[in-house]
Amino acid sequence: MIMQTTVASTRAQAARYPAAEHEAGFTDIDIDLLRKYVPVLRHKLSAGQYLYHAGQPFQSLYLINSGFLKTVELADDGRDQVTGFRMRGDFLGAESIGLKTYACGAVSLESGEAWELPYPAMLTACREIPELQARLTAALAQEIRDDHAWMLAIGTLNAEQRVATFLLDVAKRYARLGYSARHFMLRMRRTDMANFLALKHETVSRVMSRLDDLRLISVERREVHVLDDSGLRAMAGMRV
Amino acid sequence: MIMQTTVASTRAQAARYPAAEHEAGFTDIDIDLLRKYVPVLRHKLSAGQYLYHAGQPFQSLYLINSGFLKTVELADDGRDQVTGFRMRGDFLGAESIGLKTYACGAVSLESGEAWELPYPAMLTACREIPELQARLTAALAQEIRDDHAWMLAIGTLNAEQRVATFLLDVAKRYARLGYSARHFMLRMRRTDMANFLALKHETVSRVMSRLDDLRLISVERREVHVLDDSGLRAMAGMRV
DNA sequence: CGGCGTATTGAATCAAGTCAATGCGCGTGG
DNA sequence: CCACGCGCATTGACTTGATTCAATACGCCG
Repeated sequence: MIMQTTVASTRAQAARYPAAEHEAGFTDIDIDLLRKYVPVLRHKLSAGQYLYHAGQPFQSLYLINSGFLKTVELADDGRDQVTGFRMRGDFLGAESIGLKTYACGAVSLESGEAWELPYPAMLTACREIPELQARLTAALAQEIRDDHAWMLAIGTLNAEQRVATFLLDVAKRYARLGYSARHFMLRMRRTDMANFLALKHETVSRVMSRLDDLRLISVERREVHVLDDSGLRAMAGMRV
Repeated sequence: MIMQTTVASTRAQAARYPAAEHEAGFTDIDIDLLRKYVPVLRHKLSAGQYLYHAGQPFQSLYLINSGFLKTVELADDGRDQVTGFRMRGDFLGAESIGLKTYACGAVSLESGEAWELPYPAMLTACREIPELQARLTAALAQEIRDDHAWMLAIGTLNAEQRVATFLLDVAKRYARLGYSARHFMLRMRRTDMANFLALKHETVSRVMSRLDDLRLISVERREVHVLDDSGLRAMAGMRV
């Protein structure tokens, strides 16, 4: 099955996929070195489970070892916004650094495993491992850039272009982890995609069907085949 | 005149407005201490001038001493997105940490002054001033949270609510600098507001007129009086 | 096998966009 | 000093892409 990972193969996989130079994550940090300073706590996650809730005391960052999560911003009147999706090698919780409580929630969309990195210990480790501090800062900056890229997409693209852009982004991220960029399983519901893209789920559904009609992709519920990559890029408004 | 500052009064003003605890900026860092490690270069800015362009080599962070700027994300096909507005005490360029070139552009919307902080020197300073590293990290995290808050607004609010939310945010930020939250001058064109809020300038204009009709504010081009703060909050969809 | 959560599709509606005209202010130069 | 011109803002009329409401279908899990 696509994207499936096992706990046993975990270390090997993490080593196999160094992050790209310009988008350095945590995966290219020596985990064994990190362990000397930070007690790494493993957490099994199941679908629908919260890794942390908005409002809960901020204590740790989390490194996703396997699985797939969404981060959700919550307004006091109940409005909510999916602010991103995270997969293996991504880390979570950094947006809440400097606060007493988490600013958003992180929900697992399938079973997986997250490694908890207590923040006070991380601070100590950052002093001992200069590279770690740089990685953490760079990862925060990258998150800002990702957010800005989506603000650009949502502010300037129509529904079809947003969905096309989203699919290409998902494909790219899967490819980075060594999976196929041409055939993958979406891990989230239409509602989650729609919320993230500032659309309604019916619109996403319709657009997906239309991309299918145009033979740019083939869709069967959550299973996606990219049939015409450059066509999809053209629709997304990208320069080839 | 509202918001006007002079170079001479600069230091005193910066000292007068410590950032709120949960949104620590750079203003509460001892600038004189920082100067021991970082050569702070002053830059005068005039309206329309770029502090830095997207694509230009990344070398420095900037601390806004006076004036008002917008940050603009630029797509390769010409689409652009205003990702935020910055004023005194805010800093700029941090989103490009880890890159060879700036990821976005920063444009001054009025005359002002920015202090350039060369990044390599900042890294050194961070090692010598533990507090500085924490501030920088916290400020990056804060920027992520701000972006998420706007993603929430744009994803869940209609045009009227977005504009109301924007005006309240501007008012709050002016108030934090010691200016009136009830009477202020918008520094940006309708087009910039609209772009930031993922609307068209005609829509923003219409909404402003409507808020005026409803006696929530009075608008005269860029001059805004908040007449009914709680009414405006209600319109923004906030809990009182 | 049944039922619930999720996805698809259609038809009607509407909020915001588009196109276009007019108005206002400010800065420049006669 | 005033007239002119240009950039910005406002407003109206019309269009449209996305939403809303509603019905139906699919598929997984218990």
